[in-house]
Amino acid sequence: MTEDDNKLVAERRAKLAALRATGGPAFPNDFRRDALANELLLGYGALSDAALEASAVRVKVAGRMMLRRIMGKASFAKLQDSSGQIQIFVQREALGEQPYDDFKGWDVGDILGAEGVLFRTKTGELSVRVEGLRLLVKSLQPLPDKWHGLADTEARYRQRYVDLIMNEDSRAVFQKRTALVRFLRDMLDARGFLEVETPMMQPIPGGAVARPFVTHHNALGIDMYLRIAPELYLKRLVVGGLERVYEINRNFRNEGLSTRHNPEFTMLELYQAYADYRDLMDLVEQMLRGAAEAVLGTLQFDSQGQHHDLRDAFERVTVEDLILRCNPGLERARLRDVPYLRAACEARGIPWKPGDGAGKLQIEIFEKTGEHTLVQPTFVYAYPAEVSPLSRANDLDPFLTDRFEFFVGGRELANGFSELNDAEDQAARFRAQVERKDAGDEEAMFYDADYIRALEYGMPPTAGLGIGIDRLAMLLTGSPSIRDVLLFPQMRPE
RNA sequence: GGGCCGUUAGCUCAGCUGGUAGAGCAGUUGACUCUUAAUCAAUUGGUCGUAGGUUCGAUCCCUACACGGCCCA
Repeated sequence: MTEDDNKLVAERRAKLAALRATGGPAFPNDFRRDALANELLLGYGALSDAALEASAVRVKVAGRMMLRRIMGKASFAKLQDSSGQIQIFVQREALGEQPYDDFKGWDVGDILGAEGVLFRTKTGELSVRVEGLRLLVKSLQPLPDKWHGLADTEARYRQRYVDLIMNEDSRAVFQKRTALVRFLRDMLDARGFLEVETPMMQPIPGGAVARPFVTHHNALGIDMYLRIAPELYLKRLVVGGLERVYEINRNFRNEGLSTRHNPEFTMLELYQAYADYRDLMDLVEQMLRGAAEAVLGTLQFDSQGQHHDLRDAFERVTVEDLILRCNPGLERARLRDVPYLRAACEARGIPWKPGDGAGKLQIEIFEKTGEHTLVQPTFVYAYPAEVSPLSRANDLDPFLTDRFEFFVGGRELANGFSELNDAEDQAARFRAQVERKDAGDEEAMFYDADYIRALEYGMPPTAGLGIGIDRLAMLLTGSPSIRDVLLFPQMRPE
């Protein structure tokens, strides 16, 4: 017994000690169930009492005891398994005096195996009339309040196992998340995409603008980086002739925590040869509709107090048009004029840095004044080249790239573009990033010589897309925080 | 990084102007063979986040820190 045991735990330890003293296995693993709670409710819940009586269905169920009501020589209890809960009816007459007394000493939270016949109680609830009952696992820790459950957010994140036991809503969120990922895989597989796995540990982190985590490889004697994106590896595969590839996996970014950011998060990245960013906008639109249909069974839903109807076509608007829409005082003709944009930033309390060009300043203004207004699904496209070092420049307007970001509920959900496959242009943009890095920008990119070499072999015209799976799961489950859709969100150590 | 709010029994929460802490559930004991947050009776359980300070006296006021939440950057 440890010193931090409270009285409740001590009592349960004493019960376990008594159980061990009887000589049998305290944690038996020879009980085999043959039914799940929800299967029984669905399969027999609608049968009439007479039909149920006549068929005398024998079942073995197992699960955690979530409720217990003892009324002298008979008791009711609720067993919870992965499918749901079913009531059992325990009678001393049917079980025998000693086993019934044993049962009365068990606790809510213990895991039981029960065998008996299905019947319906006087109040109409399908239940198991127990003929045999075993304690399979003695639980030592008391569960939270049976009615209020576990409400404390910190405890829900730190002890997710308790949250999952107590909160059906929480279980549903993670089931939906899994349904979402399964849908995305099915959809892409059906379109001829190949799912691949590329390095998580990279000697040169690339594919995004972010600070990486650094670790060290002892045998090689080099620092390595946890990837901030798989992008450059996936595009190497396109060079290699894998013309449609995707990866759904973790990225790591050494940044702060918030309701929208976790240091490790899940991204879907995909690349499709002989396609451009417009094709991918179409793909995202179909993907979001399909995901809502697969996860929620509808295209109309509420999330975070906002109603979404995905039947409507998603709006498409350029960065500059959106800036003008949200800042009526600005003039289109001067939107690429650095002094003008600096003044516009200052008038809005937006900080800027001396090295920022017109493209970067535009994006600062867009993020502060426009992003939060994008509640309904919206594609914002024509991003400045300055902030898009991996995107293909626009053929008509070299200030811009063929790139979009996708927003719902005021949050960025996806980022896609026609890929830059001109090796010499890419090398020049890497050099520009290195200059920023040398000037002290820790988020600027490294020069990846092997990636340039790969492009020199020739990458087919390609479009690529990244979707934040966590944020998409937040949207579809109505979760206000990324922590609600991560089983084990990052927390400061206790 | 900044601002605001929170931290009291295993859980959910009260606690007035500073006078050494309460409820419900859970637990324990007893009653009860159809309950639905079962009911009834009795009862155990607290370093009031941590460390200082003010005070005759601090859960309460002040300071710092820790952890969490929300908003901002």
